[in-house]
Amino acid sequence: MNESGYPSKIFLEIVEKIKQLIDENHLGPGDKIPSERELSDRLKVGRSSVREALRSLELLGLIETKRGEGTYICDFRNHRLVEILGAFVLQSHQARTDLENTIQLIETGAIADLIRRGKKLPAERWEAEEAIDQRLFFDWLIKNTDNRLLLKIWRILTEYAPYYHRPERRTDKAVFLQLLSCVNDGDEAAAVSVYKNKINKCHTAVGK
Amino acid sequence: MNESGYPSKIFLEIVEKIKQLIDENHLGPGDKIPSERELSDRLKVGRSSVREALRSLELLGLIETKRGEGTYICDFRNHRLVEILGAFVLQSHQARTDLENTIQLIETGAIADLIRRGKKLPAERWEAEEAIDQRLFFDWLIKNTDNRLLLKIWRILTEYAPYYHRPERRTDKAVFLQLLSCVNDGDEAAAVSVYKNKINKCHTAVGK
DNA sequence: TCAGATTTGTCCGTATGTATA
DNA sequence: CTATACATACGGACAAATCTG
Repeated sequence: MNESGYPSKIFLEIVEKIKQLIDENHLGPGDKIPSERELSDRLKVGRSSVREALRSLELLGLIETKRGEGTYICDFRNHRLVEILGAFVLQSHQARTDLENTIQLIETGAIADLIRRGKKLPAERWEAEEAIDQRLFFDWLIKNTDNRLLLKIWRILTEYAPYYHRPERRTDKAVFLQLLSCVNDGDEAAAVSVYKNKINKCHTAVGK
Repeated sequence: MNESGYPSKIFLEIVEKIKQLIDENHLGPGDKIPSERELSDRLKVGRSSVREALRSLELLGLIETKRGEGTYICDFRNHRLVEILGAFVLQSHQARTDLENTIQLIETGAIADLIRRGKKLPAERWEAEEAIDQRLFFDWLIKNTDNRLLLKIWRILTEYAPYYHRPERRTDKAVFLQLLSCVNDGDEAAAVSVYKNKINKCHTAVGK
């Protein structure tokens, strides 16, 4: 059933065709793609096969289907690969220490990245707060790196980290403000030190 | 159609159910999952909906279906993901820079982690080599952190990075040995400097 | 070798909910 | 309100591949 290309499955070919269609017509987020029946007719395949292809892309967050309306292209940056993969890869047997170390690595990496790029972080938002939730804080901090992929990965990892699921687990406002101050001063060593010694002190022993 | 949970779409619920099924029965790569008709009966949904769910997972490379045999759980080394997301997501320039920055962050993070834990990296393996492949080198380096999750994430990410897919892209043995020497001396600043300036020089401008 | 059962692959028909003109 | 277009979901039918006895 396959002369040269790999995809001997109809629905994979349809995925390819849809990709081509998006390419050739320069379609972007929000644009509508042909209806299931039209694709079915144009490509000479059954509607079920078209649906299988569309569903696959929908699960990935690449398209969005609305009943009674049609199928639309999503912003590809909102793809759900990390979430899906996380759900299947991370599920159970994941070593806690690996998880915590990785989260820690991302957080320190994000801090370093912000500093090296000279990005300033306004502290106003947190000064008003009485108690600061660590997860909210780092979500905001990593969001400031403008790296959505990194943010996605961090979010899915912290989903699975029990450490981050205790309610109100950290409230010491001063430490966070100190961290921000180091970042804004461009002092990477100090920032990492504050992070290691004050914020995630309990984790530093884990590595060994 | 939706009492409490979000997924008001049947095929998404089926994806969830399949995930649960894998979890609860401790199924792993190579194991078989129930046939489409059995799932259809057990979950009280149409076979078409089951197929939509299975296809979505198949596109992701999480399962594999063989005509006349059945459906099996895959190992995640099957890279169908690369082609799919590579084609869609990486069309965006922002997505590419996010990817490169994230890989870079993990690599520098791994280096820092090794140094902080005082881990020594034997250079013998690489001294014998004439040309060093960067991907193999960092695979080995990250493996030395003993963080398998981090390694897994890094591997998936580099699968997507075109940067890592040029054959024999980097051959300067001296630079890698210099990096190892810094790591073994425990000089984090020097190690990061070597990494940034010598190995991934072309990427440092990307952040801004 | 052969026959029958099982399973996926593909398509079709039908009914229904929803949005739009 | 009606008609049309679209997605949602179900189930039937047959083909093709595989396995079993």
